[in-house]
Amino acid sequence: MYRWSLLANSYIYHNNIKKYSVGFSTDLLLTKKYLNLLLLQSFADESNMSNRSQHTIKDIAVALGLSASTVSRALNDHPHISQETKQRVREAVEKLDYRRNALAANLRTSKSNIIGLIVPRISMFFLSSVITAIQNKLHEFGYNLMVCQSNDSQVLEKELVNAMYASRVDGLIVSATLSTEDFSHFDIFSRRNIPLVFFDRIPRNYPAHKIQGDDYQGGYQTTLHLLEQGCRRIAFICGPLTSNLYQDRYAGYQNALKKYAVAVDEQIIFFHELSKGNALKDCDILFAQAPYPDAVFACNDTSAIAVVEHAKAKQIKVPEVLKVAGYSNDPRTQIIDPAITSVEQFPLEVGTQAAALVMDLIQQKTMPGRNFISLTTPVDLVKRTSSGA
Amino acid sequence: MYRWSLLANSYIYHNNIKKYSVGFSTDLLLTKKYLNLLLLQSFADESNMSNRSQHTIKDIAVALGLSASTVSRALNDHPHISQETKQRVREAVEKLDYRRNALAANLRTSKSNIIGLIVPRISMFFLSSVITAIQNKLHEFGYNLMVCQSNDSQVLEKELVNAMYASRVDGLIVSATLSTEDFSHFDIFSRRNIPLVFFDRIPRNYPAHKIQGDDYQGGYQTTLHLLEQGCRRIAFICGPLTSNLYQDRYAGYQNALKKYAVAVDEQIIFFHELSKGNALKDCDILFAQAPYPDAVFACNDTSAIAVVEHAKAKQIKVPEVLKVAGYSNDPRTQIIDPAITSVEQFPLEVGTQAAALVMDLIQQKTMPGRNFISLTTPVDLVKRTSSGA
DNA sequence: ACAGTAACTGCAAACGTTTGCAGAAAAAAC
DNA sequence: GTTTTTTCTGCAAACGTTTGCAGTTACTGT
Repeated sequence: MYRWSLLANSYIYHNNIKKYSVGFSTDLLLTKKYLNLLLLQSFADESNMSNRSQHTIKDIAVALGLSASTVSRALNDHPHISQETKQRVREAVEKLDYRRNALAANLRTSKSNIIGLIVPRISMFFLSSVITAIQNKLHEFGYNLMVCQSNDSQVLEKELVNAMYASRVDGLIVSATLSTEDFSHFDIFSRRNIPLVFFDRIPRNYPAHKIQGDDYQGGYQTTLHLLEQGCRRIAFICGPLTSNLYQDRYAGYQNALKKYAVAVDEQIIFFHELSKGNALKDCDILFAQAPYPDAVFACNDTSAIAVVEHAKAKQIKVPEVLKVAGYSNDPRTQIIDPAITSVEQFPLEVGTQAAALVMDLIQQKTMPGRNFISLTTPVDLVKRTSSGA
Repeated sequence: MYRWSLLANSYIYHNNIKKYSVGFSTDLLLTKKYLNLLLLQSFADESNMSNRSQHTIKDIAVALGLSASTVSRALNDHPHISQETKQRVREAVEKLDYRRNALAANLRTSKSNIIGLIVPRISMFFLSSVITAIQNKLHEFGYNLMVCQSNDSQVLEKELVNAMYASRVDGLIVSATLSTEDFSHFDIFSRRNIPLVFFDRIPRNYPAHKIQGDDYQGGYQTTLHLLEQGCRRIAFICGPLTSNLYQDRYAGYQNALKKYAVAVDEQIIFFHELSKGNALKDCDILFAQAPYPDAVFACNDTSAIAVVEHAKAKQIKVPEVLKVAGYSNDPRTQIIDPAITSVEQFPLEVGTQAAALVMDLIQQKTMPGRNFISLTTPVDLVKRTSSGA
């Protein structure tokens, strides 16, 4: 094998000399073709048997008597390369099982064809649906997605942002930690003008592109619905007000009450991380003594489900005595009995929009100066049995 | 700024000459320090104001009067570098806001610190839990995860494998498409000796490391449980037998029946993609005419849920008249009424194991010749109301 | 004063692509 | 037959790291 390589090199060198000074005679060409065939064969043999060396563009060039640049261009379908050459390169690639080294290409072009995505948890229904949509959309553009979860930890989030930058992702999509208030670790992306898009949990005062559900409407419509159903004492289980999500939903809740001239009663409003355990504690408080609430509006479905289960355990009839509403339209809300009224957020649309926006930004379609896009996606209240619908 | 750069270069050049021939005088050192300070300042200014150029290791070297190699070593905490130098480098990095270019480093070292993961769907509960576990484990080792979903399409899967290889991931974890029977697109990883681990949906006859739940036991125990509950006509809703999952569960089902000397009745066994729609169709067939089944064992929870809903709609009492069991212990099974008996697969353990295995393989801890590891993780039947427990 | 060792640091060559520029051959225009 | 244009290909320099090797100082012991 090694002999063949050597021969190849010297032959090709000879070739070039000839080429530049005298030109090919027909039988020289024939000889060349024959030799290349042999070469290809032996190269391929090697590639099948050993796993040591991966072939590079240069190997193809040598085997074909071309230069690396020509092979590169052929692979990228550059117009200046003849069809015949392209065909020969394709065949050699096939035979040698050549695989492009994206690392090298990315270094040279300083773009990675990868979009980064950071979410608090991958296993929440809303988020995993968004991810699906993002990935499918990106795939249309030939981009790959690198997903990381911050586990709702600020320090991990920061770490991940840096890792993403180190990998020179071409764009970053983020749903922030609930507690993130300092967004300066994203500065590197803004400064370098790398597309940065927040969705769902977005920063209030940080300049960036943002896509958010219409949480105000979600909170408003749901509360209004409960009011229309006759409820006047609507408990509210809310996430921490550090997050835009809960600020907006809370504002919606308040304004709906105001419309019906119902006073906001802080006694039946809870702010904390939204978990099953916390929701059950809230229920204990709410149903410890009269006056009992006639409805509970929880800001996620896990909490709403907990409320329904508490009610079942305590023989409180839903929806007759207590009406319940959740948020996000998790599949579980349709399965539980009674089915729970919830707010659909259209995760697939959100994901598609986020991905499309990043692609736009990369292709500079969208770039009106330093303006940042702020998109609000609609939500839809899905009325079910739990609210008496 | 440019002036300063030039000055820096020439000064440092001068420096070196001096250094190698005569050595430093004290005030030369002082001058040097002063200059470097100025340099650092101006470099930093530039980095704050403009976003054009990202600083490289070389910039730090120049600013500090060092060579790129020293800076590189300092950053990697190489033992030959003095503490003082490391400290100076750290400060300069801070000041210039230098960010490592992983692309370049990866090219040089030909490892990416990225593990690839290909799954059919990210939004299935089992899979998203596995992903979470994998990512957390990998993070302990300083590795990142690149997640892609094949949407259960073979061609997409193949495409993704190639993309992963192009990015030179250091390892690949895969849950294959339901229909994948030809696994040759994974050859590239085997040949190049890059850790390749299958989990959940694994290839039967393809040599690779495999982690699978104990699907035989899952099928066997569940069927046995239903038999013990008195059922003798147990319908079986199964996925396509191209997949190891369903082969094994089916075998378990059959053997349990055999133990109770119950004949396998093909009339009440269904093989097809497991979706809500298909399960409902099966129900229509099953309950079209007597003899009716006294139990349905569905190979995933979506189908089991569909069965329960069908029964509710048709006023068939579960579990009194019809017992139901599912597979995967999806959160929905605990919420629906009646709660559905299902098989817990311990996704977090599976994910952790998969990640740990890949890390082991990378660090060559595990490599007894050409032996492949085949791990079977235990499952656990969770008995709930739907089966009369 | 000198050899020997230890502690640092620098040189330069990689890693595998892409790409501006220039050059050769072939075709076209004069 | 010469010039111009077109079509194709090669040269060589990047991209930003890492690393074997060699070289320089400083320190140690004699």
